[in-house]
Amino acid sequence: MSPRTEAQNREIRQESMQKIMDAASRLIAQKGYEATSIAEIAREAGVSKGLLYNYFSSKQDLLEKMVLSAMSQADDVMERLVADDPRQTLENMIRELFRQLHERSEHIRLMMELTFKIDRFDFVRKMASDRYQFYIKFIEDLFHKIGIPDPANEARMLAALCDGIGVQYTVLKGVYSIDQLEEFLVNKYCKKDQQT
Amino acid sequence: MSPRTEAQNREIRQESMQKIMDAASRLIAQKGYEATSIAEIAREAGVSKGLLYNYFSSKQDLLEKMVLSAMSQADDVMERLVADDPRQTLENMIRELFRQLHERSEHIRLMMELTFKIDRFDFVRKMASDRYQFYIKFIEDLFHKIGIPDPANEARMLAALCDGIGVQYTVLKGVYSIDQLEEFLVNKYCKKDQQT
Amino acid sequence: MSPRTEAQNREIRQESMQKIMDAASRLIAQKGYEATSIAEIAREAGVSKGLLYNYFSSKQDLLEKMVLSAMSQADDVMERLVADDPRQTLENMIRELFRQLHERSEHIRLMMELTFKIDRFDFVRKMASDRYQFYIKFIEDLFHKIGIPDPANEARMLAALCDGIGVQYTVLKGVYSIDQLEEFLVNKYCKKDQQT
Amino acid sequence: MSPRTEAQNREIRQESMQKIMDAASRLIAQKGYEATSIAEIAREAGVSKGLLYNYFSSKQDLLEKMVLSAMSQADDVMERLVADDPRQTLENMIRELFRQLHERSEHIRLMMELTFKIDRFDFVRKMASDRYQFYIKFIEDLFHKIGIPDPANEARMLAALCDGIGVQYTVLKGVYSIDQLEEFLVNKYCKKDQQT
DNA sequence: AATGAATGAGACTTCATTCAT
DNA sequence: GATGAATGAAGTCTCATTCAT
Repeated sequence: MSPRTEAQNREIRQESMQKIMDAASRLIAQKGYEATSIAEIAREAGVSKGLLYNYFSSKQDLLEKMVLSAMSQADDVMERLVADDPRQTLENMIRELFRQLHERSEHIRLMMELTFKIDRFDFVRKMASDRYQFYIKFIEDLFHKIGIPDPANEARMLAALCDGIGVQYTVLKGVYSIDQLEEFLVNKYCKKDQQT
Repeated sequence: MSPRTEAQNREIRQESMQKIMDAASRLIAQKGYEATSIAEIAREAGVSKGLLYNYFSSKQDLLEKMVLSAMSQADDVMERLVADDPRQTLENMIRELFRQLHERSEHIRLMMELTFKIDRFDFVRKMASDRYQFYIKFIEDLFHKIGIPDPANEARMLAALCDGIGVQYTVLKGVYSIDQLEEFLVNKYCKKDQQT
Repeated sequence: MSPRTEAQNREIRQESMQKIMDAASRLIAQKGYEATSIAEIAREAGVSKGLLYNYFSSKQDLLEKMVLSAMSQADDVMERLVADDPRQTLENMIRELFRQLHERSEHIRLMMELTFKIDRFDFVRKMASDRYQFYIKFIEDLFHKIGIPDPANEARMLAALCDGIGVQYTVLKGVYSIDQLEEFLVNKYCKKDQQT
Repeated sequence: MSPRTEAQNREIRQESMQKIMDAASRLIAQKGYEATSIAEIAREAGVSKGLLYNYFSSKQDLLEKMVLSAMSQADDVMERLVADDPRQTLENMIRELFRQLHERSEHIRLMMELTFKIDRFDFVRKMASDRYQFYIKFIEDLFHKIGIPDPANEARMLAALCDGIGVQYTVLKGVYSIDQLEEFLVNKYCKKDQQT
């Protein structure tokens, strides 16, 4: 066999890492971080435990890299939501939240799981804190542009509201009709003639 | 010497159980359920592991009894908040939420931790689901009496908002000024001349 | 209250000890020595753990006293079986074995359980060994009187046979018809015109 | 370096499992199932506790696999004992029993130990019951061919006898001369001019 | 005589991690 | 790059035993 080229190796690495992170996402979202074992993740990913440790130096390192990756993906999504009209941006954001609740509820579940590891893993603390502040600031700007009074508090409220909907959807799944809420929010926050 | 009376024993047991549950609350709120070991709880409570198992048949049973106890306490608090004027009731509830965030943030932390054990422990699922629905209905009634339009969705929003504030306070603790938010909410929801 | 007399105390002690030993017999026969806890025995006997330790210095001590008591009872039974005619004595012994299998199979079960503790408890080893030899010798004498050739080996065979029937009855309980075997043995060993 | 081949791994696993089962056999035969700890078995086998759990999912599973293996070995031995002449088959069986008592008394001890776990472990109940009935039937056939009257009861007697000799050998080890008994039994059951 | 709260050693089991191949 | 056998620390839980009352 001829040795693999550098590029081939890189690609193989990328693929394996992604497989592992996807498997970990699924399992951790379902069962929680502690209840998910490395052995299980490796099995679900279809690789050996040894290989997993080639890519991730520890279980925590895997978690860190997963969070980074998830954040980066979230940023990509965010960028696409920004429109010229701040009201439209807001609507896009709200509709995206509900889309994710519908289509990737497990992903939301994972983020919640992680949020509450905040006191155990410093990297989560820093990252989550930064992002929360960033998003709140971002919404505040939108509100400011729209001309809503007290945009700072309104922004914190909307951010909290989104989180809370995530929590309640997770808890009440099945009894919690999201669709009405989506229209309600869009009407409330994004229509010209409405005032919060 | 004669053995202890039944009443004496009951008191001793009560005390020990409470010591254990308090210790468990502190630790689980701080580090999470899985990361808190029985040995640690016993040490923090100042009792032996064996005694813990005299009162709680398993780690999960301890959690269950803690939840039951917390729920019962929460019910007691709730009852005291109800006033003749629905606006006043709402204000009491909101102020109580913030008081707890201030004074018993660890307790909030614990409830959050538990909420996300929902897929692991059936007893949490049932209990949490029932309570969520009860509180949402309760708020809906208040809104209805006050005459707010679309009280159903407004209630779900307020409930989510409260949860979300809990989450964000937990995450942003220290950077998150609660006091402004409290007045903001009271003004928004409980003053006669305000409309959501 | 007037203090109890010495005699009353002795009687109370006797009674309590017997209750405990009976409870222990039932449970150990059912579940085995290791699987039966002191707490269970005390509960079944209707006394406290503390009292149990007043009478028996340890779990092993309880077992020892139970064995002693069982042996003593067995001796009493044996005495009543001896008849003038050695053939009749043999028949009595065989019929007694089957009566016990029928009516006190749990007792047989307990003895089996104990027999196999022989390598862990020295007192069992010594006692069991002595008794086995005594009974074998006793049967040998009977065979000798009856005039059966090679009574030594025949006695060892009959003794083994009785043990084996106990084992098989325990194992095959429900599929193992004892009654035919009883007549078969009586015919074989105790009738004048029969020869082993 | 390339990973081990599947065949290499299989062999490594086989070896480790065998080491563990052998160690467990020795210890359980000596001290009993409950009194033998997993830690001890691992130490005796020269492996870690963890490895033991790679191969056996629990202490009971280890016992089950040991029983299965022992049964399978016993079957192999049985097959070799069958001869054309039923008397010869009987003699082979009896001589094999005594050979095992001499050379593998620990193995007999283990089987006894297991037999009395019958009420604790369902798999033992089924397996033991089936085998007992099979062997009794097998002996009955031999007796029938030889022309012994009442072969059914005689078979049950011989089977019980074998068990009983096992028990007594275990109990009286050292004081129990087996050799005479062997010749005695062979003479009694397998010689043409003898009648039971 | 009698109770049962309390202890702590030790049992079984899980799992992140290492390393020879 | 890839495997999985092997380890051992740590976790949950049980239970014989002690002792203040």
